Amino acid sequence: MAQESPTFSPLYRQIKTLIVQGLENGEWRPGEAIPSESDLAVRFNVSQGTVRKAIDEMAAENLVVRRQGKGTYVATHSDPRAFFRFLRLVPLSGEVEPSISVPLECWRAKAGPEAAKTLQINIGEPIIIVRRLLQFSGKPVVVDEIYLPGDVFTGLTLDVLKDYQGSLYSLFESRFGVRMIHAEERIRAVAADRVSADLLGVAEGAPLLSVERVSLTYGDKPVEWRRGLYCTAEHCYLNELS
Amino acid sequence: MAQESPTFSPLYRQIKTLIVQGLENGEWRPGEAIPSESDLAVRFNVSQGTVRKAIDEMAAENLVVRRQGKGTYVATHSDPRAFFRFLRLVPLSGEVEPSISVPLECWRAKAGPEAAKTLQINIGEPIIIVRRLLQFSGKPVVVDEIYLPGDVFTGLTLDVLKDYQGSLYSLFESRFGVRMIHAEERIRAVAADRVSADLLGVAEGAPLLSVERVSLTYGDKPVEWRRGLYCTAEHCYLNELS
DNA sequence: GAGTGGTCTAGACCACTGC
DNA sequence: CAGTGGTCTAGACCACTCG
Repeated sequence: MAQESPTFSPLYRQIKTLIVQGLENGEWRPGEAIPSESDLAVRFNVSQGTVRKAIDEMAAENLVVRRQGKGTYVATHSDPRAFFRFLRLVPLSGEVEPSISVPLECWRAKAGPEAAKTLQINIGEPIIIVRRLLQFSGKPVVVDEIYLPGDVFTGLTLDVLKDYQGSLYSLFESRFGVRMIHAEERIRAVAADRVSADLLGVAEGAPLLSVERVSLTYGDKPVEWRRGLYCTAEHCYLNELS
Repeated sequence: MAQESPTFSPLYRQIKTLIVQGLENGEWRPGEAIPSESDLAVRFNVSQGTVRKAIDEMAAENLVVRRQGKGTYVATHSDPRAFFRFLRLVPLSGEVEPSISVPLECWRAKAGPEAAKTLQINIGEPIIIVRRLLQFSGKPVVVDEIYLPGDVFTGLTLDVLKDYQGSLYSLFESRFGVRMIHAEERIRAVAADRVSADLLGVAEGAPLLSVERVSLTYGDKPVEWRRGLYCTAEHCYLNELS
């Protein structure tokens, strides 16, 4: 017999979708607590265990953070613990150190075929391009070129970038309401071009890590495309396989 | 008041430990099914829900694979689905293609300070070093140098490697009972040395990805240290961030 | 239809936090 | 102490696989 319920979705997943919608709609903002499991159970008219399973999945996806005895909180990029979730660069030896972002340029352009395809917008639609440097203990280690859809990031200027203290994603979250929740990186080794070599203080042609990232927000909608060149003379990209 | 139970471990985690021990001891072998949840519940004298939660964690850690309606199976590197779990190399364009391992050398040596530290053995203990090439559609893309603790892999020779069809980890699992369940990779960009350049068919000094991996088995015991040089002219290292 | 994993419930109790 | 997440149980029922 044919499959009876091709679109079967368990109750806890429907509940999860509802709670995620609450996050999307801003019903609960980053850093805030969502209602308790029993409150949500009453609200959605299901058992507490079902709400729990929904939140379990959300916690596994880093959408939300549980704190025993306190509550469940909406994940935020302002949380220092989230800093190294997307930047997997660690020193070859020594302690993990915080990075400083140095914005270089910020200009507007129209999306070319590649940017349009990656950001899932139409060719010719406005985009914003940011170039910035990442420094560890004063030394430049990464140069990033970041492509953003212009309609979402209206008002983003070099001055805004320079004024902000904290990570880029933290700015995107608090200023533009855009939360990166997932990303895919493609890593290659390339030879440093003249400009990047100068910025990173290495010889032209030196090997660099090219890290191309597409960041997604709710519903797997792409909202950032960036290409970083990482100098791995004193740092390395750390990845856990499991 | 001071914390009352610093070593508190929930029941389901104790059950999990017991089941994992069954895997370690070979009570259930890779590819086989473990007993049903209700059987295990009876055996350990807990409720089925508690067994379920234990297995949930094991499934999340890829120790075990659930198949609805059939049972729960011990994960195996022979399963094609596990092939790309540790090799995150995909073509820049086109379909994912299977890789072929070409063993080049296999010799015995004594562990130096670095190998000893990484493999957590004593300096001077026997190790085995393997060099091999990885080819995609006939072209060499990766050259690996692999360090293994000699006492675990006794009997490993170049002929054994050449005779075996399938992945290295599949061989380690079936021939030596060693299961890699976790790994950590450190990625850098380096310039190709003369030998590697020749093997990979690139110019000396061409940028290559250096991927250093430590693989761990049960109890986070390191059992493999390898360094791979990846040519990323037509492939890239793909990584999901979440 | 029997057996397995997957879902859902209701209720009890434990561990942690903060007032 | 009240409120929150975390654990554990027992039982019912659903979805899937296979003989």
